[in-house]
Amino acid sequence: MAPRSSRVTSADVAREAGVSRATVSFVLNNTQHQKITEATRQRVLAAAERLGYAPSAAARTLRYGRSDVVLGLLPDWPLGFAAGQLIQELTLAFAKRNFTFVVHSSIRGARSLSEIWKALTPAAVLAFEPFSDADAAAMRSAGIEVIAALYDDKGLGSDESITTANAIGAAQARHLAASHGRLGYAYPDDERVAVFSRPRLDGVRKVCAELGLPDPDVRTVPLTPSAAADAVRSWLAADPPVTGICAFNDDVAMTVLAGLRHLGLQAPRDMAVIGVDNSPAAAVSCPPLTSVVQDLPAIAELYADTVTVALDGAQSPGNPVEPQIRLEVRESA
Amino acid sequence: MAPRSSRVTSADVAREAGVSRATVSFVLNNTQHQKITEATRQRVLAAAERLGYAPSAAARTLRYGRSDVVLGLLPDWPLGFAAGQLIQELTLAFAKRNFTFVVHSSIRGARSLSEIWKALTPAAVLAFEPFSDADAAAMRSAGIEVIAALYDDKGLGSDESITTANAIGAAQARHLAASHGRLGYAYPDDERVAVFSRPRLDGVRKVCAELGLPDPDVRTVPLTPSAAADAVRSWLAADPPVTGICAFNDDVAMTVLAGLRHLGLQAPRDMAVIGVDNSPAAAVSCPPLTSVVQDLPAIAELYADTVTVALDGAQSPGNPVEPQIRLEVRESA
DNA sequence: ACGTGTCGCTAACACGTTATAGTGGGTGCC
DNA sequence: GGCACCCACTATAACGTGTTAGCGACACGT
Repeated sequence: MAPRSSRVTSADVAREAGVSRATVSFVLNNTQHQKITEATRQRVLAAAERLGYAPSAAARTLRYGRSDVVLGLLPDWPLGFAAGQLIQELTLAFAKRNFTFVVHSSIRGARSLSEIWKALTPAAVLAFEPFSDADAAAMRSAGIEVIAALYDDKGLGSDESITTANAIGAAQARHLAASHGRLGYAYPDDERVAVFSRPRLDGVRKVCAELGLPDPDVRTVPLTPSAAADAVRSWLAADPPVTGICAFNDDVAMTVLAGLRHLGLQAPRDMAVIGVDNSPAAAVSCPPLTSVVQDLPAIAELYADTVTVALDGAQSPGNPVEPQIRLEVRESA
Repeated sequence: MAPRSSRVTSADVAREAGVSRATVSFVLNNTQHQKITEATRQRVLAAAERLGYAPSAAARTLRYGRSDVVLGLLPDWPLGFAAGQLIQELTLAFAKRNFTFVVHSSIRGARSLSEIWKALTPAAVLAFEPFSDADAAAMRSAGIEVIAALYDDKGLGSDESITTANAIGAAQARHLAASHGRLGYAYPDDERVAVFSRPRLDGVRKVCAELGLPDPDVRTVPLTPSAAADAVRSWLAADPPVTGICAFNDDVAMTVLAGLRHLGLQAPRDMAVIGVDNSPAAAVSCPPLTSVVQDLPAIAELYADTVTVALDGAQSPGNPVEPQIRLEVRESA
C-alpha cells in the first residue's frame, strides 16, 4: 500500500497482517513442524502479496551460511557457440536443482578471483579455468565447494575434475582412421584454450596408438587462410602424406578448409577435415563441415549432479550416465 | 593457523590480534576519521593474513543494503561470438568501476526472473531481454536499478534504454548503396532475437529512405543452404532485382553465401552480402565475408557508465562518446 | 589541582532473516 | 476446581558486518 522507498521487509508484512515476524517466516517458508491457522496463513499471504514482499537474499544467506548461487568461472578466451550453449544448459540444469547459476568471465585486468567470490558468497564454484592452490584453499576455508571442470594434466585434484574432452578427439580420429592412414591435428593458436585443446589432442593420440597408426602430425593453425595454407602444404608434403585432419574446433577446421581453397585443393578429395561444436557456420561452409556434437545437456546435468552431490552429500538421483559424443557427418570428411 | 571448518570471521581476527571487532573493521576498511596506532594496524593486518580472513559478502550486503554485483540478464537465444565478447568487455568495464559483473542466462523453463534477483540482490540489472512492468516495478521497490539495454519499440522507458543497433544496419546499407540500386534484408528465423534484428532492419530502412532507394526487400532466411537458395532466387527474380543483401549477422550472411553457391552463383558478382559481428568464421568463408564491426569495448563502457551514473548519481567521468561502427571490408561486398 | 581536549580504542546497535525456547489460553481429565 | 497438555503464536537469539556513541588515559594550559 505505502510504497516506501526503502526495502519492504518481513516486519512490514507482519505489521500489515497483525502478526509477529516469526509467524510470517513460518507461513512463507511452509515450516512443517509449526501449525498455523488457515485464516492467519491467508492473512499473511495476502499482506505479503499486497506489499510486494521479497525476502532479502543477503539476510537469508547470512542466516543459512550458504547461498543458492553457483558461480561459473570462465577463462578469458573468446567464447564461441558451444560455450554459450553450455552456459544455457548449465543454467537450466542448476535451476532444476534449485540453484541459481551465474557466470563470471575472469578477463585479464579485471578483478582478482578472490574479489569475485567474496562479492557473491556462492555455494559452489564451477571453474573452467585453472587457479592457484591458494585461491582454492581460501575458497574452501570460506565454505565454498570448488569443482574444477578441467583437464587435470598434473593429476591434481583428479577426484573432483570431470572431463569428457578426450572422447571428442577420439571420435574424430576413429572416423578419419577408417579411410586415412596418417592423421594430423590442427592446434589452436591460443594457449589460453590449452585446457580444452590438450585433452582433445590426447584423445586423438590414444586412438592412433590403439589402431596402430603413427602419432598425429600436430600443427598450430592461426585463424588466417594463408597460415592455414602453410599448414596444409606441410601436411601434404609429409611422408606418408597427412590427409585426415582433426581440428580443435569448427573455426580452426573452417580455416583449414580456407587454406585448402587457397591452394586450389578440395575437401575431402585432397584432405578430410573434422571440426568440433557443430556451430551454425559449419553447416554452410564450403564444403559443409563434418563436426563433433557434444551432448551439452547431458554434460550440464553431469556437472550439476557433481556439484549437488558435493554440496548436499546427497546421492545423484539419476544414473551417472557418461555423456555421449555424436558425429554430424557432412561433406568435409 | 587453526583451520576451523567454519568460516573465519572478523571476531576471530580480533581475538587473534587482541583487539575488538570494531578495530579490525577500522583497519581493514581504512576508515578515515578513525586514528589507529601503526603497531595495532600491523598486528591486525598480520592476524587477518595469518587466518586467511575474507569478509562475508552477505553480511556486508545486508549492512550496506546494496551489493556491488551488477547482473546481466541474457535472453535464451543462442549466444554467438559477439555476445561472448560483449560479456567479457562488460566484465572489464564494470571491474574498472569496482563492480562485479555476472551473467545469468534466463533460459525458458529455468527459474523465474524474480527468483534470480532475489537470490543475488544485485545493485543493478542490465537487461538484454524484455520483461514485464511488474517485474521492473518489483525490482525497483527492492532498491535495484534497472537498465534496459534494449530497443524500445513501444517508447517505453526510453530514457533508460540505450541502443546503437540501428547504426549497424545503417552502415551496411550505406556501403551497399554505393553500387546497388535495390537492397534486401536477410532476417533471422528466430523471433527471440527480434530485439536486435528489428532496430538493425530499421537502420537499413532509414538509410534507404534517405538515399531515395526503395524500401529493402526483407526475407526470413533459415540457417540451411536450400532455404537461403530460395531467398536468393526470390531476390534476383524481383524487378528491379535485389543485388545487395544486409544480413542480420555473420551466420545468416554465410548462409546466404551458401545459397548463392547452391545456385551456382558467386558473391559479390551476382549478389553482395554484408554480415555483422566479424566472427572468426567470416574471415575464412568463401568468399571472405565483409562484416560490420562494433566497438564492443566502447559499448561496454557506455553501458557501465549508464549504470554507474544511475547508481551513484555521479556524473560520467569521460565524455559520453557514441560508440563507433566500423566496416571490415573483405570480398563479399 | 582541575577543566578541556585529543587519542586510541571498545561496547552496542542495526541490517533482515530463520530457528528455538517460551507463553497465554483453551480443553480434557480426574 | 486443579492439573496436565496441546495449540497457535510470540519473543529472542543468532548469522557477520559497519558505524556511532562513548570511555579511560594522558597531555596541556592556567
